[in-house]
Amino acid sequence: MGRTPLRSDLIEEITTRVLDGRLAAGARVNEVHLARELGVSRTPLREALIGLAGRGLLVTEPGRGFLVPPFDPDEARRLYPLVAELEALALRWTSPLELAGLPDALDVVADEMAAALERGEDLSEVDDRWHALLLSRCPNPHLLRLIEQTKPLLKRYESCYFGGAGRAGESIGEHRRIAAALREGDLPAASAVLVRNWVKALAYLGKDER
Amino acid sequence: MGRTPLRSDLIEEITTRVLDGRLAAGARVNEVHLARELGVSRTPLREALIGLAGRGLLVTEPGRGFLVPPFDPDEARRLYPLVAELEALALRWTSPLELAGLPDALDVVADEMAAALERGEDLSEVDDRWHALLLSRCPNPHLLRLIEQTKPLLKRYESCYFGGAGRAGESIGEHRRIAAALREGDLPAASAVLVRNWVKALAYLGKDER
DNA sequence: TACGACCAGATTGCATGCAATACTGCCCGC
DNA sequence: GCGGGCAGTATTGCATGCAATCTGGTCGTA
Repeated sequence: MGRTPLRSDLIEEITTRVLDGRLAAGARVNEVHLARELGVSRTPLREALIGLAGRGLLVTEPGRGFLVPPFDPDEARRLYPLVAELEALALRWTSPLELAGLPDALDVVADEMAAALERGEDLSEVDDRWHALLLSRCPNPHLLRLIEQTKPLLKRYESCYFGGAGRAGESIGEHRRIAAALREGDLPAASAVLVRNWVKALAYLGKDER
Repeated sequence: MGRTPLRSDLIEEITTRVLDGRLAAGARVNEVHLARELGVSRTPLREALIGLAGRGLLVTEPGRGFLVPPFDPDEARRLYPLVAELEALALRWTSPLELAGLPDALDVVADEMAAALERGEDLSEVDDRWHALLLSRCPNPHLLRLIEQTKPLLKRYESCYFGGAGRAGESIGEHRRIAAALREGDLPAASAVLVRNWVKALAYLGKDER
């Protein structure tokens, strides 16, 4: 028996496939084909699909299996503010003492983002690391779980997010301002910039929809 | 084939068993026994368990199956403010126009609560209805999903909540004040009372823990 | 041509089978 | 008396089997 349940790996793999479009929005998931492709049986695959359906990354139609939810501009408009508020809440619930230790590390990651932007690489992964670090000291595991569950939904829409290099640079600047605000102990300012960071991302999203 | 997947019914049934303690906190879930008891095979049962684990109502230990998480005072202290903030957020995102139509209906349910209290009945179900009605106009389905997922976690701790009749009466009063604030269009006041309602519940919870 | 019944293949949902791991109780050495 | 190891059982995790439903395509009829 593998040390980790097979379904965990499958959830990860399927998530990336939904995010990069290999499992296209609106398409139905064929359990037999996907299981064969992934080299597992249908049972752990179905378990993974059910887990993903619980997080909203898939939807289930009784008798018809699983479906990648179609894109919906309305949904994006609701997801970005939601993640924004949840992250802001996590920030509010992190002790100032813990927050004080973060800005330097955050800026290091922000530097990586700038470097990646320079090289024309994908910023999404580094951006994720930055946000994960920002929230890493929040003592409320349930809130963190909700955030982790919600972000993938949003990432489906994010493909075009960092498309505009202008927005990317702007976003990095916002990240630095958040770190600066934390350094001064100005939590409300940090929180405000954080929320705006997400909301602006949404604004850019609207420009070139799939 | 049943019109609804078997796992949906199982999720419901198992949830109630966790909440009423028939599946005790800290106890492991035996799939064979539970499947036999519920009259289903292990497959849909496992699917239900996985769904519940995704919501945090169960936890999975690789190689050892599922476990009802033990009670943890810290967890309760974090869940109540979380639900409070989430509900307040849902309220903030509901259009004032929609909110204006709610207070009368809310007070009707509050009357039912008072009546139930009079008769010494369990208020939990009516309380749930009141909150569900309050949030029913929120246009963000994902936020509502997060709330629905989180509340059962909290309810495990709630068993002693309405134990004190004094607190119950107080809570009903708070509900009426929220409706009144909505009637006057004073959303901040409604939100504040709502949060305090949850936080006070937590305070009472601490008094007589299991 | 439009429309609906019907039939064959595909697909899901659930049941069962099986091997690897985890647990239990016992024995043995210390 | 106590802790470590061992055998047998219990239990999980995954694979496979099977029947009901869904799909979509064809044919017949108006």
